[in-house]
Amino acid sequence: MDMTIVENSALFRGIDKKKVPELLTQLGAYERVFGKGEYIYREGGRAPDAAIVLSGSVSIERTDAWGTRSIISEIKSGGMFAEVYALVPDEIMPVDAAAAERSEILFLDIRRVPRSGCAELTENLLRLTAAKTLMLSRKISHISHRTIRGRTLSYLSYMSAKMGSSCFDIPFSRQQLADYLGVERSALSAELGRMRDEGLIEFHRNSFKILGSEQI
Amino acid sequence: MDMTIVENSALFRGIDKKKVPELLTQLGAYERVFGKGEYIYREGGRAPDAAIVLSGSVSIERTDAWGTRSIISEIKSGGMFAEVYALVPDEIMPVDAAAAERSEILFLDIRRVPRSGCAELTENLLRLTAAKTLMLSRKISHISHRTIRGRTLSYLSYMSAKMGSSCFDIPFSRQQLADYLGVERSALSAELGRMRDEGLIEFHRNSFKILGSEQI
DNA sequence: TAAAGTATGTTGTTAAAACAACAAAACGGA
DNA sequence: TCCGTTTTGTTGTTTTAACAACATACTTTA
Repeated sequence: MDMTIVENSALFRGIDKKKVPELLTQLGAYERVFGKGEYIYREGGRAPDAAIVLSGSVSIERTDAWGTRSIISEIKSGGMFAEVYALVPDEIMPVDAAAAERSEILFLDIRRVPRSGCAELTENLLRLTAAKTLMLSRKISHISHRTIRGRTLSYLSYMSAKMGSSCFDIPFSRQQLADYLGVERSALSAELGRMRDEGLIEFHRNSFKILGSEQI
Repeated sequence: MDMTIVENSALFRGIDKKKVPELLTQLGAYERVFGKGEYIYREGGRAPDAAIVLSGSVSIERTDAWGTRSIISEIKSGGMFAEVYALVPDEIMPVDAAAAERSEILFLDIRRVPRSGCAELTENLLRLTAAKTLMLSRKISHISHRTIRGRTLSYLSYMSAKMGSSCFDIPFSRQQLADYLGVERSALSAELGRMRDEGLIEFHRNSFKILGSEQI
């Protein structure tokens, strides 16, 4: 097992490397290899353990009621998934987790973390989970706006506040931003164009500038 | 201080009542009274402590870029707020928290929980935060559908699966469901009517029935 | 640097939701 | 049970986004 992947994972980061093997034992850790396309967790089933990707990558997917399959996210080496489902008893997975290629997965009984005696580990898990909650509330605050303009301004205002400047770059391509905001890419481009025409914003590709009362 | 409120709060539930006062001390707990309309936390500021409502009620509100003020949620006696913001360092509040009436608030340095030595307390906090994450992802999975029909079917399918029956009651009025799904109430009613005409569902007020392949 | 591929912008058409206004049904006291 | 209130349903109009098709700009690499 590649211990550096575990040691540098978000869950174990900052923890004394000498303690890690003992912690893994306490958490009932075990490793399994999955072939390409093999399911790690299935929609409708339970996820009793958190999973860390040691090598390869995992695709989180969903099949909707009409049979359309869509990829929700891609977990790469070092990434963790299913931890929130494992933390809440009786919670059913709403998605599939499948190996996108041959992958080594480390499973952990994450509910044992608070009794592991390692406060740093607990703090990491708590902070990770809380940060995920904040990420999701933020997304909801953006997509709760009904118009493309509303959603876009909500996102751009947040980015501007986060960067502490009216000029900033966004980490999304147009297509990614459209997906994130839940709108059509071309409609987003069109709306951005209109907002520029009306003097609300300036932009070029990923660089944006919000023009407030005091445009330079 | 009304200890029964604290003992029955989601954070302290199931914990030996005799341990609670000592835990409160360890968490640096202190109480403050807020008059009606007084701000407990302000948008743009930090929330260093989690807050439990001992009496009265707290309104979580937001003012958008156009000055419109809207109430996001109402925290009643026994409820907790700001805990996820307190858990993530340097995170800025995107909302205001204001006393809706005269209220007694208990503040806790929630980041000390993992070092409190009380594993049950840590488990409660972790489970609460994880459950919140799941609630938000679920909402996102509903409102990510672009049409009212898509959102509605996503929600009704989830409720049906959760209740384990094609017949179930929902905990929302039409207006509340419309708000939750981010759509217009009248448009939601119209869409529900169309879905009934097409034989997809039956409903009366809060009672719904999903008609699959095998309708009785 | 020329060509191919990818990302972004633009426009017209179609589909859907918001909005508004009202009708009907359910509910809650007097 | 009657009346006032609230909730839900219905319909027509307006607004907005999705969609499709294409133009332009940027990137990559042969």
